[in-house]
Amino acid sequence: MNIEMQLKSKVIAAVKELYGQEINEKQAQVQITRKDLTGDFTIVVFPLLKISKKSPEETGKDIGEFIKNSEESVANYNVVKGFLNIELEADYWLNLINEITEDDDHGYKKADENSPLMMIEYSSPNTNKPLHLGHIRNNLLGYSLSRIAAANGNKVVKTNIVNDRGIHICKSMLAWKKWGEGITPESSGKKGDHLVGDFYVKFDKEYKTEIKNLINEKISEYPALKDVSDFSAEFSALKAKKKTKEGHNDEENEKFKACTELSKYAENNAPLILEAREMLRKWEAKDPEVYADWEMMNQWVYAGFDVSYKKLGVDFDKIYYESDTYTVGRDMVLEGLENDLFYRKDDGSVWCDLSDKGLDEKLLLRKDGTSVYMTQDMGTAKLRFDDYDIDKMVYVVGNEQDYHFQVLSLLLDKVGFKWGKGLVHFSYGMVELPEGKMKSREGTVVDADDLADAMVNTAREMSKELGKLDGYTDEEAEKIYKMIAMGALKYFILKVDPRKNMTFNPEESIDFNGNTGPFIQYTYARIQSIFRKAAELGIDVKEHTPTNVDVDEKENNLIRMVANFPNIVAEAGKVFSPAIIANFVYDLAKEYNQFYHDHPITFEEDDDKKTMRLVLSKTVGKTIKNAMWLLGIDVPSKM
RNA sequence: GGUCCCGUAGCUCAGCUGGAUAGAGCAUCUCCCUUCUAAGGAGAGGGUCUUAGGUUCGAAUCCUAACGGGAUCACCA
Repeated sequence: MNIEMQLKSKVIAAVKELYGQEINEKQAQVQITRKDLTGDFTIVVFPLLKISKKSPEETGKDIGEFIKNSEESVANYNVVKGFLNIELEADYWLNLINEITEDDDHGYKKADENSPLMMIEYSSPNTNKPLHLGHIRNNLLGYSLSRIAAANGNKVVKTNIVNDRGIHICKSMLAWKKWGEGITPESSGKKGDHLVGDFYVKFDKEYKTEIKNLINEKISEYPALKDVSDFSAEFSALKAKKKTKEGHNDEENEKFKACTELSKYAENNAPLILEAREMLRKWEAKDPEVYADWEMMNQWVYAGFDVSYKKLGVDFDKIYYESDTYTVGRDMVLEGLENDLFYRKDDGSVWCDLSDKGLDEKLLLRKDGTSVYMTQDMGTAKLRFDDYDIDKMVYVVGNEQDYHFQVLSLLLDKVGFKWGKGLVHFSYGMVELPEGKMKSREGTVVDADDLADAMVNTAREMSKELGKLDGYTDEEAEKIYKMIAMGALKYFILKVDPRKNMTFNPEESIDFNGNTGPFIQYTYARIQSIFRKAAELGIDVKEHTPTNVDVDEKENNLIRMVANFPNIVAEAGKVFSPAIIANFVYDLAKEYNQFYHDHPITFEEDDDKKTMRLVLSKTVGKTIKNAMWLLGIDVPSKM
């Protein structure tokens, strides 16, 4: 039982003893005392006034006195404005530091064979385009969450589902076939995922042209649109007007309906999309030629992804491919159809009615029998639960898919999987550019590789300018540049509350000063430097600190923060938030730098004090390292 | 239109299981390297916490409504 819990139970005991009433844990509020006030923990007495029928001051004194007399580690107390501040014995914190210094895994709980197994899915790329900044957020969150989960005593399996089939893949393939002239990553010198992505963009461009032509061809068949000269302008104007308070009048409504219909017709009947659909059918029928092209192009993409993943420092324990799982999903749907869970429409498509849950009908198989996204996810889920004894399944997927996962959970439950309801959709916000959303098809994305490379270049320039790594070999220095660059990028992404959308301005480069990854890495390197200096001076660095030294406010703050780290890890695990770790480790580094600025360490003349500061520095360094590990960020011993 | 998310300093974000004077960084303006790493430290200016009600001893935090922004409701994934 930690000290906080002990104090809480003392408050409950005190109220019972003094005022003869039972209170619950919620009424016994114990919080960490504000930094600028005297004390270690604060008890809020306001909720207790009705029971005590005394003033806040008197109530605080009553309870303070009781706790002081009954709890050994409490030295004193004070009451300020109805807040009871508890002061612990001077050596309490130093004893705690001596415990922490022995534990290299400070803050981590270990898993054993009885620990729950948590599977975390993240990344989930499509093999028709390279990774962009949105994927970076996904990957970094997923990787960090898996470490946080592990540090909270879970067995963790990191998994990736590669969306390697579907109409979007066929689009890239078709464009490559038509316009690629046999180009390959080798012949072009281009990374495979980027090459394939280029053809995805090319497809979209040509497809849009076809849609436009088709609309012009057919527009005369729609009487409501006979006066319309510029279809797309008219359609967007109507869409915009629909959103206004005013809305559409009857004529506009007619027009809007016609526009929607015509636009849908063109999208579904453009020759390119028909060809792509045909290709998908052939692929599902394992047509040898289509299949061979598909395998070849996917290999290009995988080779590209491997490079990107390595750059980001993420990895997986088990990778699933949709080309393996979609048939499983289809079988599940067909089985559900036999059991009357789903139904078939006249055109042959298969649906599930979720209107009793307040949702719509959901398509599960197209009229041509091919699978959709939902079908695949059902199959993937089944395979995973067959493969592993999963206690908790977590999907790291953007919040634009909230609806999808709501449906998936209901569907899995419906087909009889007891874990269906327990799925966790870790829904994170989008990364937006100042001008709005990123769109792969339109090429308005921040490419993952480009961004990572730019970061390394900046780190290299900065380091060279500062001359910090003089004397290192190029190879060693390069390793540190990468570490710093990735530290900056990862911290930048992870410090933001994952649920919220975040803005990234490509014009303003990611900072290396202030509230950043390199600031924290720097603090760690600085601590290591102290120990190099200590060795140089021949100081015998002891394992433990004497517990009878005076500790000033800064030192005390640091100790309390380090001691609080396990609570932070638990909290981050509970709410799935690397941001909590990130903000904690920043505060810790900042506090340490302030301490460092005006406290001599190796030069301290009082030996006991010197030892205390060295031991304290060591535990701070260890805590920084452990916290950064949870974010997937490495820390250098020199920078 | 239905459902969901968001609105805190010029900008990017913390703080939100109600608690003491709302915090950082960036940007702007000062100051500090003949003691351990200046990617650091100290200071100044900058806020009706979108608005209006409500609950409460106490509201940035909880509730309701409005306003503003975003997502989603596809035979795309």
